[in-house]
Amino acid sequence: MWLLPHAQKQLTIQPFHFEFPRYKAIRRLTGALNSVDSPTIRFTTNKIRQTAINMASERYNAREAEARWQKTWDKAEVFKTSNSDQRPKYYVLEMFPYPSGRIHMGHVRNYAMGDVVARYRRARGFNVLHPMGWDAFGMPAENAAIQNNVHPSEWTYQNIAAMRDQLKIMGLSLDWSREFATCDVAYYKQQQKLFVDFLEAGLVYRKKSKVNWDPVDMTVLANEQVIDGCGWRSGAPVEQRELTQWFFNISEHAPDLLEALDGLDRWPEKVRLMQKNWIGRSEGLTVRFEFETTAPDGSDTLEIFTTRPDTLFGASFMALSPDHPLSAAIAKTNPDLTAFIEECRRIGTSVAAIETAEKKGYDTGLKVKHPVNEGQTLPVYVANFVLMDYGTGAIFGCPAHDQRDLDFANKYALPVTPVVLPENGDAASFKIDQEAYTGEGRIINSDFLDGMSIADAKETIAVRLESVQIGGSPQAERQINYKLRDWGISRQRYWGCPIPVIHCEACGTVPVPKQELPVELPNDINFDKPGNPLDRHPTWKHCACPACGKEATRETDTMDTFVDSSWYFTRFTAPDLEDPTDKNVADHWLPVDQYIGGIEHAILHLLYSRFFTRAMQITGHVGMKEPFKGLFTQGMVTHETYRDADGQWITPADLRIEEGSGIRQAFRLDTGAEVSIGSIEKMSKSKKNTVDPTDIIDTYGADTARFFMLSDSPPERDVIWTEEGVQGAFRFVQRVWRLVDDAVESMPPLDTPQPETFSENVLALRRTTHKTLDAVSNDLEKLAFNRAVARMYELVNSIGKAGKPTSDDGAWALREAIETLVQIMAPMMPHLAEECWQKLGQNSLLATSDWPQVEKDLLIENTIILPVQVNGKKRAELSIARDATKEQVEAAALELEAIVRILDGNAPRKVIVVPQRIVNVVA
RNA sequence: GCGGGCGUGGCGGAAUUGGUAGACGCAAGGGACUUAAAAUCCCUCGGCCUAUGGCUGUGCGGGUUCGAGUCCCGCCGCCCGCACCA
Repeated sequence: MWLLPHAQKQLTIQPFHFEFPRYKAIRRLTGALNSVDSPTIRFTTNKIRQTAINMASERYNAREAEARWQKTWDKAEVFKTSNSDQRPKYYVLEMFPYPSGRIHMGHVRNYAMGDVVARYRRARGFNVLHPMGWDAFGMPAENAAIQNNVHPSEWTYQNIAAMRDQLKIMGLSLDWSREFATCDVAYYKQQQKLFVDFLEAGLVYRKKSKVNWDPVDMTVLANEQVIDGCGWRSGAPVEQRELTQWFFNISEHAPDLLEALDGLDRWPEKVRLMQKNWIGRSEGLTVRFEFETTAPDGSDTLEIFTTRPDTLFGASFMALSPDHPLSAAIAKTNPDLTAFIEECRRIGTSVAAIETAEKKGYDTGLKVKHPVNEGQTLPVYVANFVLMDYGTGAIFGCPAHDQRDLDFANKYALPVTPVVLPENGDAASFKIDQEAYTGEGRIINSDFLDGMSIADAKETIAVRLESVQIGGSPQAERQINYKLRDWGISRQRYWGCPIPVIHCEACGTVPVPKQELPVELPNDINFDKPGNPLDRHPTWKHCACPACGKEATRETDTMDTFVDSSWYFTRFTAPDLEDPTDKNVADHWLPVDQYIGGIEHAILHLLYSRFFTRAMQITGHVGMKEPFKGLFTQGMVTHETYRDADGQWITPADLRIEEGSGIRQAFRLDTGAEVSIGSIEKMSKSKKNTVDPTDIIDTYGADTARFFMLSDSPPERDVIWTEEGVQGAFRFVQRVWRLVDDAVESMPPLDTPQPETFSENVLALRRTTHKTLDAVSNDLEKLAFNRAVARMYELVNSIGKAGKPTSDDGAWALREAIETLVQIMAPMMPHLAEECWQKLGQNSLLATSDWPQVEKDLLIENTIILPVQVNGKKRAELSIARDATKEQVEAAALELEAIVRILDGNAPRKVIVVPQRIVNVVA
């Protein structure tokens, strides 16, 4: 039986409380006494020894050692990074945390990985920048303010203090001197300067747009905060409102943001693909259809966008978005249409609504002429499935080859004419009923397009329509459309960066002059009413117009918090500067060489940052457009879930697990009642399957927690947090400690020169050492932490198997092996490594030491073992000189007893020798 | 619906990218030490068989190859992202 950490702490003595030397003395004594042949003495010594072991004092005292080394590093300022350093630079960054109150295991995993990279690169001779900060603006602080009557600022800074302490006990090699929070006035002041620059450069603009409006909380909600059409907090039905909002013109950069993805070759393919889909490029044609009679809004043509102009002959109707200007114009004099449009808006565009909503339309009575099919007219509908913000907000419907159009046509009894015939299809009998055909084929029923492929038909119809003039311009134009829309950054909230703009009746929108920045958030606010406290503050928004001096009002919206996180990595390069950046310094450090974070930011944060860096380049703040050269997305931390008989979630700390003969059962600690063990899920507060990092570090130490997070699971995949796994890591920590402790006695002094020769078995240990070093180096380069961990286990096993040295060269090789082990484990378990390093007699700090050198000669064996196959099945092994010729290998293989037996006197048909790999005998 | 990924022991996962499948860890079983427990150390651990050997085995079915977990074709299953995008 084992107990989960919380319970364990209550029931057992902490292993770290006892001093090592005391135990060592006892062990020496009992060792001597044990040799005496007397049952009484043996019994007594056993008692003494047990007591000593029970004191657990043999163990490495992580708690004491970790605090000590953290202090040492701190004092020596070994992680403080200078901007003027001759060594090559390396910028490693983990996505900065939101200060919610406590760190969670996801943070531990993220920062453990980043720290390994930082420490490894440092040892490899790079000048490493590894900073930390806080993504500190946002709604939770306001919610806390409302619920607990605490100022958002106070709540946030308290959380930051608590979380900083938690991070510090992890022993991360961070340059804390560069720390800042995005809610620091000094930071958002610079962000406001950037905003003003962007405004002048035309990168920001203001327009009316539809937003989700919560009428109870009186605020805009993000799409994610609208649940089943209601506000997530208030529960009130969300309204669609037209509000004037600030936008970044990210969509103008869509082509570049898309193309540049190809150059991000150190990004996960998956993330690049997600961004590609999000940007959503499609090539097509805008086509203008002539109305039979002029439309109510005075227009003579209706412009649509299509990617399938090849199906034009299959058109049977036109459809407008309910938000199309023409829809509104017709609705003015048409109450039925007004009602229909209202209904469409009510249903909204939530996921649930889209899945269940029927395709519906309203026939406006208008008709357009078919552009190429002489004499055909098409009815114009307003349809609920047409989006205003894509293409032109109007489409032509081709029911045979588009499922939505088919559903619509079936409902309103519109004609369905197939114009693409599948290969091997029969034109006479090909009918479309309930399922549209969207595949490849030959064009039919399409006059001059008949018989063409889809691609040829697209080109032909485009050329034809481009040559037709309507009202002085071509009827059709080729166009590239993007799904990416401009980034609306206005938030009707207090806890965000104020948008530095003043509204003046005479002068319009005037940016706050840079010398008057920052526009600071007022402190005297209250949350007793819903809505934006900035808006109802008695004095804050009233000011003089910077242009004319007359009375004016401040913008009371604040910026989306994604703006804050779109350039923090740049600010780290010069965190105290009185300008947003020092361009030279920023250009020195950027792009970030290795960025590490969760996949959940694959689109928003990473796309916004890419845009923002471009904007900063345009306004002269940085010299590049891509901020992150290498990106790594780590997996989540998961844990078993537990529920009691009532279905209540139970947290792991409140129960104990019993295990035996393959049966695992969980019981509540308080009542003893059995609890059912459920599926493995992402650690979350709602399922209570979280484990507190501080508990783990208290019990096992930071090195154990870090090491476990990096073991077993590949870093990009989810890792399952298990108590057994942590204990495995803890055992390894202790094992290394014992190994070093035992070995020190049989080691030569520090600067003993390397022996001239080594005996064969000593050489074997040296080979293992250098092979491990080589492999771990490669694994760390590729962030394959789990593989590196396995290699370290192997080396420890090998050193253990080698046993105590019996010769000088053996002793020397032992020191080499152990020093190497300590050095390669240092990035993962820095405290233990320093402790061992010191124990080995080293005076330097391992944190500032160089990575050991691989002796390439030792990677090559003189004698190798080749597997020998017969017909692809391994039958024997052949030990042979590495540089043996193919002929020699073949001859030796055929002489092997096992091979001779199998061949049974017959000559092999063929022998394949792959040098230094394998031998395959074809019988 | 569209796009992408993944299927290897009881479990997490290795496998030099076509060359000894199961490294390393976890769990389990056995043993040593101990009055006992804990800790530690040693052994076993894909399956089957007539067991110092042999057969079989990487989701299923085929193919290419001297040789396939890896490549190709066709299925099955799971996971993720996007989604009324014309």
